[in-house]
Amino acid sequence: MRIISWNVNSVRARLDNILNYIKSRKPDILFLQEIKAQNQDFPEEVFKEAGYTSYVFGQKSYNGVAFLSKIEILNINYDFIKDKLNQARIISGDIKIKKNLVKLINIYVPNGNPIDTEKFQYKKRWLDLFNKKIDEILKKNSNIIISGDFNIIPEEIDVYDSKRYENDALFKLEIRKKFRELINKGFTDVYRYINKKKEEYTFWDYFAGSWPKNHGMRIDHFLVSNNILPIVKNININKKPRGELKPSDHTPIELEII
DNA sequence: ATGGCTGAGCTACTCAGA
Repeated sequence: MRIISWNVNSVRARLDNILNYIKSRKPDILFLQEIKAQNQDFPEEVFKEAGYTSYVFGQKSYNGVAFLSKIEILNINYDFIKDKLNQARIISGDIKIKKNLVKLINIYVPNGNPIDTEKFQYKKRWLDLFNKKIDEILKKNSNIIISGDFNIIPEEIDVYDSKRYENDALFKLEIRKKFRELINKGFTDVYRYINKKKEEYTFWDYFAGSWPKNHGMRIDHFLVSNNILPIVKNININKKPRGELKPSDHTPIELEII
C-alpha cells in the first residue's frame, strides 16, 4: 500500500500537477496540505474521475487539509485538537489493515515565524495540544500514522544551512524538542530510520534560486507508531514534482507499507 | 540577505508562507 503526503500550496492552482502525479505514482491514499480552498471549491469531481474519494477539511484562502483515497476512510474527524484560531490544520480517520484499525493523522503545523510574535506562541501551544491528544489516542489505538507538513527541521542535516536557521521557528530548539517528545511517545521518523545519513529535502523556497541551488529543508515527515514499523517497506522523497512547471514549493514524500 | 516569489481574495494591494 502506498501512502503519500504532499503540501500542494493550493489544490486549485496545482490541479494539473496533482492529476499528473497521481496518474504516475498511483497512491492508495494521498494526504494533502495547504489546499487553500473551502470545501465547496475543492475539485472533488475531478478526483472522483481519477478514482479517488475526497475527505476535505477546507478553509478560505489559507491552510486546509484533505485525504484523497482509493480505499474507505472511516471515522473522519475535523476537530482533533481545539484550535483556538479555528484553522483547518488536521484531518484524521481510520483505515482497516488486516482487520486492525490504523489511525491516519494528516497535519499542517503552524509555521510560527517570526519568533517574537504571537505566531510562535500559537505554534508552541498547537504542538503541546497535539502531543497531549496523541497520548489520549495511544490509550485506545497504538496503530498510528502521522504525516504532513510539520514545519519542523528535526536535525542539522535536515537543512542546507543550519546556522542560518537557529532562530527560525522551523529549527528553534524548543520546537525540535516538541518533535522529539512526540517521537518519544513511541514513533519513528521513517525517512531518517531508513536513511541514516542521507541529506534530502522536501521543501525549497520559490525565491533566491533555492531549488537549483538545493537550498532546501526536510520538514514533511512520516511518523509511524512502533507497532506499524514492522510493516513499513520503504520511503522515498520524490523530487520530480518540484522541478516541474508551476510547482508547489514542497515535494511529495512516499511511504510503502505491507 | 527579513529580501527574493507565489497564491488567494479581489480587482489594488495585503496577508501568509518558511
